[in-house]
Amino acid sequence: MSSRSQTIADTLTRAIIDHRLVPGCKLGERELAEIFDVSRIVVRQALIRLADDGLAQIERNRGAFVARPSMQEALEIYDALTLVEQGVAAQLSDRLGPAGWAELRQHVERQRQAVAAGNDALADVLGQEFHIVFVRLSRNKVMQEIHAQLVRRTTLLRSLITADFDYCNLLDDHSRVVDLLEKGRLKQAMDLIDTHHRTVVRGYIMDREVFPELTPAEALAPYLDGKADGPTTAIPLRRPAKAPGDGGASAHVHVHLPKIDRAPTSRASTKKTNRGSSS
Amino acid sequence: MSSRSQTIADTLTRAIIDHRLVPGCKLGERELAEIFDVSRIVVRQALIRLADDGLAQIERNRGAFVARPSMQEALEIYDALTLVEQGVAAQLSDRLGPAGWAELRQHVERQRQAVAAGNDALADVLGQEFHIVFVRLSRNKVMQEIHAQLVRRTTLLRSLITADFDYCNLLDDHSRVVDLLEKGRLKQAMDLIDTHHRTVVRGYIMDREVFPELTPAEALAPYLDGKADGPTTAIPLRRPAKAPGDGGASAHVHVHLPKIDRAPTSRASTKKTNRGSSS
DNA sequence: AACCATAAGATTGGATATCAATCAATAAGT
DNA sequence: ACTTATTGATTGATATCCAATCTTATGGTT
Repeated sequence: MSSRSQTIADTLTRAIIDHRLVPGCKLGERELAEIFDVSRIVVRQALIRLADDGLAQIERNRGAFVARPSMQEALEIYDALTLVEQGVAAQLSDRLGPAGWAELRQHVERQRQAVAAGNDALADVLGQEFHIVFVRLSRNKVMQEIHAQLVRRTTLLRSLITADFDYCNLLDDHSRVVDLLEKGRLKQAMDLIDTHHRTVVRGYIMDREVFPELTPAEALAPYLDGKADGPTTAIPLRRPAKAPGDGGASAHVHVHLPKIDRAPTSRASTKKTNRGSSS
Repeated sequence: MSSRSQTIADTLTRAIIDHRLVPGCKLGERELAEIFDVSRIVVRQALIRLADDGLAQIERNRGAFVARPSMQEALEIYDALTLVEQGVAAQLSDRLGPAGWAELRQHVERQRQAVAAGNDALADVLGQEFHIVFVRLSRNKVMQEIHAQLVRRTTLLRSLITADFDYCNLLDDHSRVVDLLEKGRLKQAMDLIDTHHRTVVRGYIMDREVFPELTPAEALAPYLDGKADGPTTAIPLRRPAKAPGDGGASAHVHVHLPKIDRAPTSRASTKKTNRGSSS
């Protein structure tokens, strides 16, 4: 069993990529220490791990917050992700055996079935997983870890932005990438990977504000009771339908925001489907 | 000023990539706490950062050690490094302006002068730096950090292996890569990057044992006195000339070694020049 | 002498209490 | 209304203490 701070870091990571902890959310040491029933020191170590992973931001004497990547950083993350996946694609087109291609096709098929069944949540998860499986086939653990970190950061981004693209066009990209690669059309596959990510990031509209709907205690509760398995209640992507002044349980939640001259209703409208991540 | 644990992590990182702390070296909490004159907790936080970076390995209830990557991991690190630099090369061949090419050429020229002057140490440093500069021109901070971490890990590898290649063939690689890229011959440039790293890693012969020549206290002393600037006394790559039983100041240094059935003189002989890293 | 089991010592992982420095927010004064 | 001072809260860090675990030394057994 690994150290407790690692466990806590994993739980926080999970909560962040599940969009239960949103960017800007304060991660107070004392608060988390109470939630996890550990000392502040263990929490601090966990927060250091999160910060190293790019998911949290620690400001001296101010504390830790869920990271709020800038649009620039978002572009860089997707750029790096594209670079890595293109490189892996080039490797796989040379080295991957039939079993590997079969695994990829099987995965695509599972996602297709989920889409057909209207199970958007499962399709989302499978869509995420495809990229992980893809890189795992490179059999390079170092690369896998780098890639997984990038994927986590893109997932974080998704709770910071307003999805604004027609995601239907992206559904078949995975399948097409596999097809192209297996046929040896590496260049086209790499272009498709690039387009895939560009389409996603172009549709992003960074919101200046994110309204937390859960306190850390509420957000983390599902992960705490005994079994470490995640909750089935992932928070779907959505924007608050009403103005900030909505009362309710989250009225006392504090979000760390830089001083912005904020227009009263500056948020962009969500034009199209907001569900469904980039896959 | 950033936190003290970050400062200590930076210092330890520096000591490791300077080969003053060698793989397997025990990083005792109490010992480091005394050296840096901080509490054990700060040291622990620094060690967590190092472990996240792949430079240290923390074993539960056993403590932290400078990482001893396996040959497999070494191959993976170089594989990932190749992938990243090839990707960056592809980006630069499209996007880099004249100023960028000039910067690269200027850097190559500086290294050439250092070689001509017989300043192997400086040439080594510049050779390392070339890769950093190369990736910095991508203007992607996320990618830079990923790449810098990989470079640190290759530097760590170099204190674990016996260089066994004719490094003269590698001296012009940087220049040739710049030439090829500027001329738009991307494919050849990428192949050269691949060959460059393959040549390096193929020459590696993992030693089963590394004999520390410095205690942590001795290794870290130069970094401590006031100025944070590194020492000018980088430890050059070399193998002990004699059998393990050489007495001296380091007789009491403990190195973490897995239980190996070790042949008395199982080390490979260093055939050619041992100085000069992979650049 | 070799071998196994136990006991002692040392080290890590963690908890708690405490203190100084800094930030945020309030209260007071002009 | 605006600026300043005080107060409170939080973080960064230390010291001390304790339990769990690993390593080593010890001692008995064959």
